[in-house]
Amino acid sequence: MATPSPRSSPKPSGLDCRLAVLGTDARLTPHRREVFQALAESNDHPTAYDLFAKVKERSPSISLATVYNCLEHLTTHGLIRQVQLERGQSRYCANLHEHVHFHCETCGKVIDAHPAADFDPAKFWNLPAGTKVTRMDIAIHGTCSACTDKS
Amino acid sequence: MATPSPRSSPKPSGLDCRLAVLGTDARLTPHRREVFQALAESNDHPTAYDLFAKVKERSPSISLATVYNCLEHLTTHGLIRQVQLERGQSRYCANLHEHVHFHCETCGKVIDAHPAADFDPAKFWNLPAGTKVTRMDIAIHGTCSACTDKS
DNA sequence: CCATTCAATTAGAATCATTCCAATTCTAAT
DNA sequence: ATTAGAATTGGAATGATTCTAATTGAATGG
Repeated sequence: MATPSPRSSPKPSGLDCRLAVLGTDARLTPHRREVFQALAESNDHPTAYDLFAKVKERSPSISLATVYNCLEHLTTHGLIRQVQLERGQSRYCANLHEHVHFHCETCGKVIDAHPAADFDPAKFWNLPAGTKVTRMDIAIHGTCSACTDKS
Repeated sequence: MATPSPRSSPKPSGLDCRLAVLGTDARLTPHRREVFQALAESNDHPTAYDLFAKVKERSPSISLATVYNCLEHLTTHGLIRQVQLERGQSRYCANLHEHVHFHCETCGKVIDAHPAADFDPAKFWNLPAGTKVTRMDIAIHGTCSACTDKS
């Protein structure tokens, strides 16, 4: 459905801008809003548990299961990205601009790196004809400059 | 150590070519050899459990823990790659040529795609100065041509 | 304004993949 | 043969995520 849901979220606010722009039918309930906000405020790439801890400060009653539900909802509605940098915990990212993740294997830090203006990834890989690309996950592993300096 | 280990594997065979070429000090014990061979023979991207099932046919006594140990050993010695396409199970890949993984979200199939000859990924992303890159994981998600045709 | 309905939320159990651990086995050199 | 060290084992433990069933809450129709 492209029409707005009959049951809209309680209080439209600044965060709904993204909703409106994207034209999704995602409903931003208070919890979803808080999870989204917590993610948007972090420039590291938090795990579900990190976000749980952060949201809990404001809403002590929230459960980890709800955080997972919210993240799932936000991800499938394209409001956030889920990133899988290594085995184990997934990480989340509110930066929807096309970017890649640099992961420092020494300190664990994750840095967003943006592609040069003329970057057109599709033309560099010889995908079979008829293949449709919906998204790309590009993870670059190495050592960040701070860790390189230390060693 | 660059010198060969004092304790070499029992029977040098064709598989050791890779070892020799790569100049690693990995020891290919029978189990490690079998796990490697099972992986090298598959063109899908098997999980640890897939490989466990396959190796079990020849060596019924092998345990899943050993398969994990072998995969860990082979990965850290650069003989195979571990790929993380989505949440959950890791997949493994014996193709060491520079390539990206195309993952069909409909049928789950994973296809290796090789970059065009002039592809130089490093220059497309503006990584901070001093950053050292050791490896890149590039996963492209979408729909393969077979699944596109069906719909 | 109250009842109904449906989704959101919850806690805790269950599952799944992976890792850890302690005991055993194997290999190669002494 | 004996020893030392690594490989292997099974099973327990862990950690992340998902499932389930019950509860809550909001908006709509009566």
